[in-house]
Order: sequence, then structure tokens, then C-alpha cells
Amino acid sequence: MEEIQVVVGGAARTVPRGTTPADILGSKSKALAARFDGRPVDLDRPLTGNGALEPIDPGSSEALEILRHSTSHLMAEAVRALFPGVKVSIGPAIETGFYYDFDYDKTFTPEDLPRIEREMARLMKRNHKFTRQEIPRSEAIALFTDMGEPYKVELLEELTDDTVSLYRQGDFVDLCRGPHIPHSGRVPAFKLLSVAGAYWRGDENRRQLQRIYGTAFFTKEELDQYLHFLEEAKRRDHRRLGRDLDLFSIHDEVGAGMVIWHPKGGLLRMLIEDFERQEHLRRGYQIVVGPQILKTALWERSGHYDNYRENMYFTEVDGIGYGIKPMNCLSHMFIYKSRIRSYRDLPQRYFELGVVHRHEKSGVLHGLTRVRQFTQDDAHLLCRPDQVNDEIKGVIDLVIDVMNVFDFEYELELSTRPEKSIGSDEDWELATLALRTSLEEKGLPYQVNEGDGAFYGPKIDIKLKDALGRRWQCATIQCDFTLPERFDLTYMGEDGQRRRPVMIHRVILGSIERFIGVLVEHFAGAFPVWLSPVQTILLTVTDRADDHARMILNRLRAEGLRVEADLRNEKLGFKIREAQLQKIPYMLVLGDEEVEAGGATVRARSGEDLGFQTIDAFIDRLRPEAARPRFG
RNA sequence: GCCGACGUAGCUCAACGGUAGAGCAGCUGAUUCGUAAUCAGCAGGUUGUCGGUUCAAGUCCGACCGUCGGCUCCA
Repeated sequence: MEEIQVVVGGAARTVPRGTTPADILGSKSKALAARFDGRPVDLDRPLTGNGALEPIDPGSSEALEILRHSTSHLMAEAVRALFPGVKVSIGPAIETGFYYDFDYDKTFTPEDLPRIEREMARLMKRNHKFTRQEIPRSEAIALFTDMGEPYKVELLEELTDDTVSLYRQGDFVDLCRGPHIPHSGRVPAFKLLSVAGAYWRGDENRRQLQRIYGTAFFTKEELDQYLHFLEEAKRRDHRRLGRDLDLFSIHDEVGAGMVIWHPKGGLLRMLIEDFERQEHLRRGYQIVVGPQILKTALWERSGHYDNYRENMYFTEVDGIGYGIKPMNCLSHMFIYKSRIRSYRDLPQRYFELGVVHRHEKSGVLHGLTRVRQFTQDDAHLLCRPDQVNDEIKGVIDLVIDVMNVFDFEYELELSTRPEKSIGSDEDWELATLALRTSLEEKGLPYQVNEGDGAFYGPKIDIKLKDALGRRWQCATIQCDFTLPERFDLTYMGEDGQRRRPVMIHRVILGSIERFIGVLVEHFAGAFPVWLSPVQTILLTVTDRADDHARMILNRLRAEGLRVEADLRNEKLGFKIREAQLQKIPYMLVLGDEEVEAGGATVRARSGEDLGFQTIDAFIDRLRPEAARPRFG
């Protein structure tokens, strides 16, 4: 009998060819699958060559992915059993669970989910094995054609391999690369979550299928924890908190995707915007302002008309077409062009809190995070080619500093040329290289998204991570060789020759609206003191403390602190509850004792009792927390 | 834009095709109270809009508007 060498846990073993990982790992192993020579394999997959074997044990992210993938097969089996005639398509594991897309003439409703769950539980009890089978592709095509599964056939027809693998559990067969858990009895905890439409292969021109989302975990506790996380996310939803904290509102009478900022939200914006203005001035930016509408002819020249028209609004003034700006770059180029620039003048850094309008498809609008009018903390840097690298690194530094100020973690992504784009191959290569080099030199890890760039240039996107680990696109740095060309921007070089500057588009927070939405959810509405619309509230126990409260109110206001007083004839517990729900950082309790002692008893938003303090002591405590952050 | 669900008082939600209701919030009054809800009373609505079916529509049908969950797109 032929033998093979398998390395397990550092020790080499010689076993007969065809031995399975399960045989080698032994019956005590908890593994769900294994990794052989780096490739995930089923436990019952006969090994045919030498290699290193590692178990994939529950608890690893890889095991979770396999579990969820197998659960999606189990769900597909249940759906097939309950809804005869349903066509299956694909069902992968995703970050939060899994889904499976079906084509069925009736639509699934949320009420179907418990039924499907029960069927899954029933099927699970049969402990069906997931068995792998390898057959020629042509045979698989014939098989799925006979089964009336056109989506599988389409997938098979696009594969180039000669053999493909099928997985069976019970009566259910699916085209699948695997691996899977040994049998369907090993799904400890799962739940189906929602139904939604999804285009076949993500293409909006193709048939829309019905997607069922679910999730699975190794323990009931982890599942409960995840469901609790969903609850927590709901509790933090900025749309709810935005109303409860009286920050903003959106009305259908006004228009979808149009935000109205209330006084507290307006204040929050002002605090963030002032912080940004100061920080940009400090870093050598100049503050500029451009018009809201610019002639359509200009958008034609810039390429926006050809590439971005469907997202723009147009109007007419005195018979001449105008486009409402969806981006701020055009007027910035006119600032540059307003005089002759020397190589000594560069870089020019124009910063604008620019209000832009974009016609987003109705179905994508969402609270503050997806709107049709928003303010960008936008800047355009015009520099010499030899300055690009330093400029990009400067922007990355700014992004990192700002992310730290707002207490966010972040991830970096490099996006390359999309299909719909303008400019020469050479320029694209150069620009992409410039971004890549800057990232490398900063020593920052990043992920590459092929074809995800803007139509005028490649970009670095910064995805921030909020307190619940969700990722949001905010900052983006885009390199552009095209617009300077189209608008014939030049500078006088050292040698007296006209040269072409490079343009870098960048935002830090991105959209102020979206950023505030994310900020609200990140802090669950409990903003740091410097961003809290109300920093301190004075709570009187009886009206005997009213004069004392008024005196403190004036003192704190004179210090530039944001204070309110609750002098209503209500019980202290009631006032505390309201202040707590408003997430006000400090509550000063004022009763007879405090009037007598000439101070206040301080309660923090955390519930912590900070005891009696004099007003001076309280001001000393609050002042540093209330100050706008500074660097350096 | 597409698929699905939904739209009733400021908010959260009830009401079989047969007189639109509750809690919270609001207003008025009483209560002077010590760390997350004091009590009582009052008021609050063209049931998203428009059209249709019906003796009768919040309820059934259609269109539109909007919201929510996704898809596609994206700051």
C-alpha cells in the first residue's frame, strides 16, 4: 500500500494514502474540518499526498465561516422541502452570518421564517452527513439541468475546471467548493433574520431573487450575544437618538434626504466645523467658498456631465443651463487660475465646508448617513508632481489625528481604476503609484479594491470603525491628473517653463451629516464634553434653591460653558431621569445644603456621585474637558 | 431605481368592512419633594395623498409620496 507523510502538530506521521483527516486527528478531536497544505478540507476527505494537517476547531473564525456556510445549505434544504419548485442559487457565509438566494414565484414573508427554522431543526435531527462528490463539469451541468436549477447551470457553465465538487446532505445537492461540517447535527445555534430582494449576481439588470438572511454560532450564548448586539445597535440608532436628543429632523413635506438641523444639532455641527477650520488653518490650508450652482457647460468640460450626470440636479437661469454642484472642485480650480502661479507658490491647499447636492436613488436614503444634500469638509491640494507624496502623507496624518480626536479606529483601502473613467493609462498608473507609495512609506496596512476608484482618479478610502465594530466610509484621498489638464492649470517652473500641477481631492470627515450620524451611534448619544450641546444642567430640589441656581448659571455661562437650569417644580428623581436621557455629562444638584455651603453636589452622566464641590472647583474640572482638542 | 414590509395624536402602538382608542409627551391644577418617572383633570385626529369598490372604508383595490429591511450605487 502506498504511504504518505502527514505533519500534524509538528510531528511527521506516515499513513496509508487515502487516510482521512478524521482518522489522523482521532475521535477526541473537536475539529469541524481541517486545513491540509493550507487548503480547507472536509474531515472525511481522503488525503492523497504529503502535507501538513491542522484541525479547524470551533472558536476560530474559519470554523465559524464553515459552520455558517453549512447552515445555509441546511436552510436551502428546508426551503426546498417546504416550497416545491423553488430554484436555488448561491448561499455563502458573510461577516455576520449567511444568506441564501432563492427564485420562487411566491414571495417569502417574515412569517415564513419560523416555519423554515422548524423545518431546519427537524432536518438537523436526522444528522445527515455532508458528503462530497467530484464529477465532471459536463455531468454536473446535465444533473442540474435535469433538476431544473438554471442558476446552478449558469454558474457551472462559467467555471473552467474539468471537475467540480457537489455536496449532498439528505436529498439536497448543491454545487459547492466546500468544505462543510461533518453532518447537519452539528449546528448548535442558528436563527433566520430577514428576507430581502437581491439581484442575481448583484446585477440590477438581472432577475431579482429572494434572499433569506440568517446567522449561526457555536453556542446559544454567542447567538444570544449577537441578537443582543442587534438590539444595542437599534438602541443607538442615530435616527431615534436624533429625535430624542432634538438634533435634527427629516420631513417628507420638505423632501427625502434633506436634513433640518435643530438648535442642538446645529450647535454640534458648529463645534465640529470650527474644530476643522482651526485645524486646517494650522496645517497650511486656506479657507475658500464657492457658488452653489455653476454653468452646465463647465460640468461638461470637467467630465462630470458625462460621468456623473445622473446624480446631479440641473436648473436654468436666463435661458442658460446650470448644474447644482455635487462636488466642490470646480470653483477651487478657478481660484488657482485667477493668477499666474510659480513653483514657489505650491502647494496651494483650498479648504471648503462645501454644501453639495447629489441625486441619490430613493431606495438608498438612510437617516443622516445617506442624504441628498450634505456638507463636505472638502479640500483640493494643487502641487508639483514632486510634492504629491508629501501632500498625501500630510493628509494621512491629518486623518489619523482627527480619527484619534473622535475616538475612532480605522482601516485604509486603496481603490484602483474603474471601468467608467477618464484620463490616460499612464496618468492612472502614476497616480495609483503615488497613493500606494505614500501608504507604504507611512507603514500603514491597507487593502486593495480593484476598480473602485473615482472616475477621475484612484483613491485611498478610510473606513472608520465605530463602537459596535461597524465600518463607515468617511475620509477619502483622491489623486487627479485629469482636471488640471481639462482646465489647463499651470505653474511656472524653475526653468521658466509652464508645468502642470497635480490635484488631490480629499475629505476627512467626508460628509458632516454622515459623520454626525456615525458619531451619535458611536457614543450612543453620550458625546464627549467638548461636543455635548448641553454640558451641565442645574437641578434644583425645591424653589428655595432657584436664586442659587441662577447665580451658578451666570457664573458658568460667563466661563463659556454650555449650561441649562431645570427650575421646574418637579421631584429631583424626575429631573435626573430627564437629564440622564438627554445624556448631559454633568448634573449639579442644588438643595438647601448646597445653598448653605455655596456649591453643588455633582452627579456624572455615568451615574457616579462626585460629591460636593465649590463652583470654582467644578469649573476647574470642567474646563479642560470642555475645551476643543488641540494637537502638538 | 428594484424586491418586500409598513404608514392611525408630537412619540410608541390598539381598533372583525359598521360611532377612531391607550400609554408617554403637552396644557391646567394640586404637591416644596435629595440622585432614572408625584397625583388629578383637560385637550389632542380630514387614519400619508389622490382615485376606485361598497348602503358603509383606518380596514378592500389602484396610483403616487414617504419610511423601514435588503440589492445596486455611494460621502
